[in-house]
Amino acid sequence: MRSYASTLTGGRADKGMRKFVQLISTYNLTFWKPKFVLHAINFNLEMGRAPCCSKVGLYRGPWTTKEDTLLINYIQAHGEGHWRSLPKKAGLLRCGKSCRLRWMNYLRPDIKRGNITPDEDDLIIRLHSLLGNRWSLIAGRLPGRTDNEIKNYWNSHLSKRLMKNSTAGNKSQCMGGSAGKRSGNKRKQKEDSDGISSQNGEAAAKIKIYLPKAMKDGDHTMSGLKTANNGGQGWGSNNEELDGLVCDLDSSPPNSLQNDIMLDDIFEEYQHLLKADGIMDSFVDSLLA
DNA sequence: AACTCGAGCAACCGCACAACG
DNA sequence: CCGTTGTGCGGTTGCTCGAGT
Repeated sequence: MRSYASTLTGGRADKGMRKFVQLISTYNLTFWKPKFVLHAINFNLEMGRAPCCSKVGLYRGPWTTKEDTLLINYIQAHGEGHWRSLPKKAGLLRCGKSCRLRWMNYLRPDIKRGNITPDEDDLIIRLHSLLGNRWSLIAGRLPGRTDNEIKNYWNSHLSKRLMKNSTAGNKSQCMGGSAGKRSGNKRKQKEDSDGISSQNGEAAAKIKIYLPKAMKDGDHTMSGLKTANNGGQGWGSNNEELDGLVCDLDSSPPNSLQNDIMLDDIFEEYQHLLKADGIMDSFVDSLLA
């Protein structure tokens, strides 16, 4: 379903590739021989439906430091919202959705980058056992964490680990799907078949903590963002105006005792709610209220 | 050194719903 | 009430990189 530009680049093209794809798109250079280009173009034409961000000339893929700066500056000056018109006003060649995603997941000053702590890990597992794949709700209970981050963490770490545990013996019933208020919609409730079980915190006993990867391409923000929380090197030398944000992030080490206590408190609060109501739906409703 | 493979994760997609006129 | 627009969300994709062979 992706546009051919996205298909080509996988959404992570470097600047050169992006430019190249743009040219192909703009000038309809279907005579271009490389097989993957023709395949991609055919793919796009056959799909019929234009993607939401199909405007020719809009960038896709990784954000550059320059784009990040533009976005941050604009939001700091005008605030969030009006994502559709924001790119144009901010001077970005991105679709509004892309801007929103970038801001929500990476540029917001309150984002906490870095490893998921064992306590967060444990809380995610417990909340997921209650809420299912409702990542935004789970993220809302983990200060500084985004739904995307938690979703990725779950898919790449926790689900496998829990699956391993459950196949080892105690495969308890899945509670995830039942909690979803959107259970009637078209979205696949994949957790229903995932065998996700309500494991206790023991699953988190042996946790492999991953350091954020440093991206090779210095032009991309990732390197700066990721190292910001690790080595405290900020946004990179060409991005001094962003240092303030990074300082805020650095000032709250994810492993602090205070943070651990807060996470425990959050979960305790949920348990109380659960006991009070006795019904899972009531609990979920209380979160939604 | 070259190659393969899998993990990790940023970013995109489409759908659902809310807000608005 | 209805159509349009904007926003939020969960699922999915595919690139990058490191480990293994």
